[in-house]
Amino acid sequence: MAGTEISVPPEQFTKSKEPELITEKALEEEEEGVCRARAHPSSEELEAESTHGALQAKIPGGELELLLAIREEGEKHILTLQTVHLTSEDAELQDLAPQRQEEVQAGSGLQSWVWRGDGSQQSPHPCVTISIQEEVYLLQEVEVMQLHVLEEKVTGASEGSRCAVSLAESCGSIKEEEQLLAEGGSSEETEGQFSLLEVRPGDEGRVEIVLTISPLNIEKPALGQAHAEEANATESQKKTKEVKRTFHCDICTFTSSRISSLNRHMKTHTNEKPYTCHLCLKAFRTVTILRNHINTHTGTRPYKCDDCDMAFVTSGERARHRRYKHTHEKPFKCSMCAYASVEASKLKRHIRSHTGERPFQCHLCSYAGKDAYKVKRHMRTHSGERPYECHVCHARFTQRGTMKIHVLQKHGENVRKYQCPHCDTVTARKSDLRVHLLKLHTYEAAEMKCRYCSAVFHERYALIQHQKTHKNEKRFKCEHCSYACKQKRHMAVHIRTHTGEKPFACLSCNRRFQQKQLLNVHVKKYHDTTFVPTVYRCPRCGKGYSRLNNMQRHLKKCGSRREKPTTSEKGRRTKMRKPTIPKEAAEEDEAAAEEASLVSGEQYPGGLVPIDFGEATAGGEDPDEDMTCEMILAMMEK
DNA sequence: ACTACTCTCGCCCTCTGCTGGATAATC
DNA sequence: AGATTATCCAGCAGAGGGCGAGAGTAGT
Repeated sequence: MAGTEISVPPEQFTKSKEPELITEKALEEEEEGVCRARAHPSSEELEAESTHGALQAKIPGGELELLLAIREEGEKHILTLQTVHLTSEDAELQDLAPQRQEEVQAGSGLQSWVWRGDGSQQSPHPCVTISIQEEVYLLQEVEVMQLHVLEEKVTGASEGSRCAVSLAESCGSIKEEEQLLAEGGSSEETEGQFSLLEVRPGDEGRVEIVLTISPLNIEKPALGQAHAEEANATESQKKTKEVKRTFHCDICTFTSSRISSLNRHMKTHTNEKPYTCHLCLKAFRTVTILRNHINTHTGTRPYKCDDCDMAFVTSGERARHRRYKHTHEKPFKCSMCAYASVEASKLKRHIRSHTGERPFQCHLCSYAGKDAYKVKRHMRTHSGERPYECHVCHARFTQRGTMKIHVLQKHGENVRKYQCPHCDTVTARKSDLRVHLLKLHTYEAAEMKCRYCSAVFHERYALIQHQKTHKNEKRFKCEHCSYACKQKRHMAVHIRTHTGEKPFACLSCNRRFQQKQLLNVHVKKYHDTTFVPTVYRCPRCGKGYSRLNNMQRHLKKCGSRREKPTTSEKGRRTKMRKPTIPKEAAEEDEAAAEEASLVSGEQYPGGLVPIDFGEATAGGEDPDEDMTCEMILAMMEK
């Protein structure tokens, strides 16, 4: 049969994920000197005790059950593992050999074990998993994360995964020890890793194994000294030793079946780096690393990609490159979304976007990033660093991407634009188009009224477009005549021609005018001593007139044919208007009307003078809508 | 001990989207 | 002239791709 694994769902190992809890509990009890026997509890009791430092796990849908409790006897911590119990309903067991099934059903499912941990706080991560692999049941200390992996492998456990292989290998020694257990013997690991005291039948056909966790006052070997497990005392233990040795690092959790591996590993704790690069004097632990390093100096990249020009120092780099660029094989798949990645680290990073975990904290503010680079990039906001410079205008930027967009949009050609699908608006950035759509093309539940009419809209863009249609129409119509204009103030002036109202009075002589412009002209002529009136002179005889039309009439009588105006004069004429005054104004005050033609004291070619709009032009209004011009033209039309 | 291999961490990159200040256009 | 609004633009962060290189593993 193919290897079958059943792993305990990690959520059922809550206690095992809190190793401090168990250990502290044990310590606490030790301090109290109270021995709480948990060696032979009933299932119910154990279940209840699981909240007090014992550990219990069940396989959903089946009867696989693991109970683990810790108690103290003197200086010893007793770890009790109480059997695994499986029923035939468990689908995962369908492939088991009949004999094994019987055994399982008989409740003797706990076939082997490995427990490691000294019971002190220096072993902070004891947790237990159980699997079925080639008819061997295994309890092994694993990391919480591994538990999760193991659980995932339940569904596809038939394939020999890496994890499964390692477990199976571990089972070799376990089987041997299992035999010892069956004989009722005991083995004891030195250095306080673990000890086996006894195996005895439990209730209801279960097997109970009692392990002793050694005293806390374990004497640690000196730093850097390899620590190999060795059985001692009993022959059975020696027998176990002959089967397989495990070499443990005393500084970390590293274990290996080979002393050479452990010795090599120990160098990682000593910073011993005997291999030095002759080019940069950098030191390395192994000659292989040094050789790869030297290749980076020499540019030696022996592993060339078959599909492109890339070459790499190691075959692993090439293989990874091919996954990224050519095969697109992504073995690491997210269980929560469709994301898959080439590398496990990428999946790990991706998972943080689901969990919200931010392990990388900025030491200057509350920001925390999901990876180290985010924090590094973020630090520029504190330092003010702007490493990226525009090669054209030398503007500096905090991120390369920002600089690239700047160069593209400020100095680039054929820059891509983003066209709004609903109007003519074009934006340089997609994000700005989004803002545009949000502000102008989003449906608003509240009605938006036109300021000029009763029309209502639910989209801001439609409202604006509609209001523009009001812009050029002469919305203000005179009640007394056909006059119409665009601006309300123009209409107010016009209305005076019907009412006869003259609101502008001369302070010097009390004469009154309908328009301020007329008052200004009056003041200049009669009350301003510095005022020099415009004189229209006949180009033939030089005779001067205060009014243009009078001079033109004279010109005809003068007998001379009038010269054609020059091109430059034509141009000027298009820009200048005759200083015509409204007919109504001329009628009300002939003198003022004549004076209006003499606004400026300067002489202009062709007898033209610029219009003095006075205050009428103030305010920056559109010249086409200027009050005086429009009024004058309208009045002349009349 | 050597070697090939995998795993893992870290770095840098691009692309993307959001935000808010500056500026221009409009009223 | 001032208020309002639309657009421009840089700053900033999220997410993910790709690679360099050291550490660890296992076969010979």
